[in-house]
Amino acid sequence: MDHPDTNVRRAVAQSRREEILDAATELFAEHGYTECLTQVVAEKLGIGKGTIYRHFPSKRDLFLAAADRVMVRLGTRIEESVSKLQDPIDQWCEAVRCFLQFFAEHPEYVELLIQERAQFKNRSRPSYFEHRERNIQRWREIFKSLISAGRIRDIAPDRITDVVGDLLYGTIFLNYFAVRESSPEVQAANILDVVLSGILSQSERSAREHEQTPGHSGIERSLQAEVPPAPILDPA
Amino acid sequence: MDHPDTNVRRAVAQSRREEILDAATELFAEHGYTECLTQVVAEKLGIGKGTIYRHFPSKRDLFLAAADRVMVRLGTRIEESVSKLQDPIDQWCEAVRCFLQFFAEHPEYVELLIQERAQFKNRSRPSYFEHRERNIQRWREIFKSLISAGRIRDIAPDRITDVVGDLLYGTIFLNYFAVRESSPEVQAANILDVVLSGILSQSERSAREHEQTPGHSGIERSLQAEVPPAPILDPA
Amino acid sequence: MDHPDTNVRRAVAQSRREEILDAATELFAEHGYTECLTQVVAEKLGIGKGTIYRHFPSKRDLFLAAADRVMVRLGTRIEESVSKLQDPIDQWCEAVRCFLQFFAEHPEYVELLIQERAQFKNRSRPSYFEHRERNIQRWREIFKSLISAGRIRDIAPDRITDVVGDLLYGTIFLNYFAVRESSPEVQAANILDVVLSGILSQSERSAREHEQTPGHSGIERSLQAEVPPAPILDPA
Amino acid sequence: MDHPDTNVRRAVAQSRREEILDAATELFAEHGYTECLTQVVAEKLGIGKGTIYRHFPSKRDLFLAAADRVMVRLGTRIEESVSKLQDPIDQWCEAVRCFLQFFAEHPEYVELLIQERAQFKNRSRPSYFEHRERNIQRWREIFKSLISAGRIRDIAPDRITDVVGDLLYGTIFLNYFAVRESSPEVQAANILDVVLSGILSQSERSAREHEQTPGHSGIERSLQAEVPPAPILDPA
DNA sequence: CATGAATGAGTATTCATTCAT
DNA sequence: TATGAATGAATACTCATTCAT
Repeated sequence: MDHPDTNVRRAVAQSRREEILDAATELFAEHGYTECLTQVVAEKLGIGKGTIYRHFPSKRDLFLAAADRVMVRLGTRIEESVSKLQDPIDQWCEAVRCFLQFFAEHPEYVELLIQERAQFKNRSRPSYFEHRERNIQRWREIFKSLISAGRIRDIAPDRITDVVGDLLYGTIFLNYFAVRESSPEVQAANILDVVLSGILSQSERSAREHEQTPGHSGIERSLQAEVPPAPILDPA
Repeated sequence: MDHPDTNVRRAVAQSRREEILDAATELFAEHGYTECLTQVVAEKLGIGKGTIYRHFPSKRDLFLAAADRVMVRLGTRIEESVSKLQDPIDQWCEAVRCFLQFFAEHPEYVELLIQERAQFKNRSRPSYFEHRERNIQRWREIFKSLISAGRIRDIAPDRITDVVGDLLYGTIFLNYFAVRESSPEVQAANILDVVLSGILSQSERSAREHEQTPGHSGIERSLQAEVPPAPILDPA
Repeated sequence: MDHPDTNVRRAVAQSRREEILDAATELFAEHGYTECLTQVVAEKLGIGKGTIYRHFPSKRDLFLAAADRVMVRLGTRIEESVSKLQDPIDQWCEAVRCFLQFFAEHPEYVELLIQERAQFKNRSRPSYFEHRERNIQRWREIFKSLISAGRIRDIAPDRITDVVGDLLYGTIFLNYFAVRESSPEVQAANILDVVLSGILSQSERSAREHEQTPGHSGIERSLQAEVPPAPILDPA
Repeated sequence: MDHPDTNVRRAVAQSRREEILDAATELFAEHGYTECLTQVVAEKLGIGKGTIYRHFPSKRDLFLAAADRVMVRLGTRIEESVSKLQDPIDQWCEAVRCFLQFFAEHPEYVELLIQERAQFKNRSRPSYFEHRERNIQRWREIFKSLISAGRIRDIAPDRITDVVGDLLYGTIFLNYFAVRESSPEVQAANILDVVLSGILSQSERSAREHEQTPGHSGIERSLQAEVPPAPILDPA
């Protein structure tokens, strides 16, 4: 076993490391990777630049450690909340809520993920995807079972996880950019409502069940005339 | 009218400007904003650095012009396709397809949007949001009419546009990062299927119609035991 | 003899050359050599940059031609005024007045001389000194004769020309830098008064005629106590 | 008081700062402001470019600090010499000698003052004038007292200081440009002789005492014929 | 262990000059 | 002859990283 002093030293180092990551996370998010100077990180902590380099071999490593920590924390957070529930659909809904809640509480984490992508384009495994890979398979299994159980429509499970993953990813980014007023709870409810039930009315859905390609309704659609002309540009 | 020479000169300048933007778009996407040197852009075009500066006052302006051009092109593209259809739901489905198609054909445009956000965090109106603002209101009106017409469920129209916008935004980014195998057509079909019809089975949907909060099914859910335990981390 | 057309062309070229020098003189003086862009000179004249280069092989040559023209004009000006007078002392006094008048009317010429010295340190013959060399010898002869004639004290003539030359040079520069209120006529009168008659009173002058080194009065100087303590720094 | 280390560090920094100014002074004078590269200054000192920027925020500041230092040193030098003398005329003569001596020993300082004027035309207070302002008033008081005491002719004191200031300024510049053979002591003697006693002979001075404008003698001046015709250009 | 002075590779931008039209 | 689009050499300044103390 290690000498007790060694353990103490290790704990102190770990704690210092976390402090550095805290400051770095905030400043990288505030100024962006390039504009965030190591000098400023050191000043915020009241330590010397050299000390940072005793804990992280380079600015790049410091940044990536901060970004990775975000995803680890997200994982822990979701795990804690989800494990309290039994029903898989409930669990999944809770995971969606947690995910949105987490980034709503820490908008700077979103900035960190953007910076990671932009500055380290060629990093083999961006932390977001690293994290995603680790978890997606398990959710696919869940959806597969739910389909077998007849609780979810017969859609390829990976299609579901893709759509939902994309939706959540897009949501936190757009939340961050165009600060939106709705709370994460309301957002989660909206998303779950749409994804669970779809947006079509019962009648429209029935009408469509005899067509092949969604979105190509016949010209005979009765209500068409009452609808205003479509805008010409963005679908969203 | 201007002297003919002036018109010729203007046309030549405009064409040169477009050539520069073409090269810049490609190289900014390939190397990222910071790593893309003006020297390299000039070399790719076989012109001098100074010539670039005759057309754009700074590297920053060159980049932002390239990013803005992406969104203008997207707008034109969607406009052209959508205007051929009559039914509003068809139009909207077509817009979704176009959007995905556009970025699938030009993955480098996605990189440009990321770089814009990361490098120019504080730009008042990132081009993506500039574009979104211009179009979202019209889609909201459409959804409102469709709801009145009973073709879409009674959901607040801005909730629909938010969810769909987030979903599309997330999709193009995740497509870009984690190169996915499915074609934009298939992706569009998946997305439209989920958003139009939801993922719940008919029976689950009926069962839920008596509950308030989606995702909080009762413990008495019969099929629960057949479903495997939920993974602990990511909901997607 | 040349073809008439050639003469016309030559005259036009000469006139264009002068226009360019006019604009260049003003702009070099206003912005300094380095900050004065050839583009701006061309714009002021409403011509293309290339045209300037048809008349002057380089920016350097353009500048030096402008600087040289200043001294040629000064020479002409003094010559005209001086030749109207007969008495050599009158002529010299007139030359002093002319010199000051000239630079008072054209403060930008002073700037040109400064710029010439600063930017072309190693030019073999700065135009001011070129000009000075051409004329100093003649003034020395004059002073020599005036001394022989008993009208000027027996001081080495080149000492006189040095002192007066330095004084005039210093005057126009300090006039330019620290814009002073007195007119060139008054300044000339002051300078001539001091240089012709000295500043000592008759009594002090007599007292000093028995001493060797000017400025080392004996401790026995009677009025000394009434004079305030000397400032510690600048003699001027 | 500060921690000892802080004091030591401060002293080291001050000494390094002076070394940089020494090298910069020499090189700015040798090559001129524009041609003097920061890289070369660093090489001369055997240090990195970055170190220069740790002590001076920009090349401009480095230069201006060097120029200011010149005038501070001049002030100190004159103060030391002048304070040893009692008689005000002696003090003033000593100041003149010191001034000339100072710039004779450091011709590069003259170049620095020229560069300052040429490159930073619009600097609110060029160091030479800053220095002049600080001292001129005290010399004016001295001359005023000397006039009251009857030791100096009744000339407005500021006219004296202007003439002398201009003369000295012109002298150091012309010394620098047209390297002259006479020592600063001899130059000072010449200047003081002229300024204290004037150049006119006793007889000419008497003859002029009945005229108004110096330099406009009548045509009846007897010796005129013996004097050669005046040169046409420069009065100096 | 902690520090911060020293380093120097790296790059956007300018502008005198050229030359095809 | 006149033009002005194109050129590319030239250079101050930054900041991540090192290492002597």
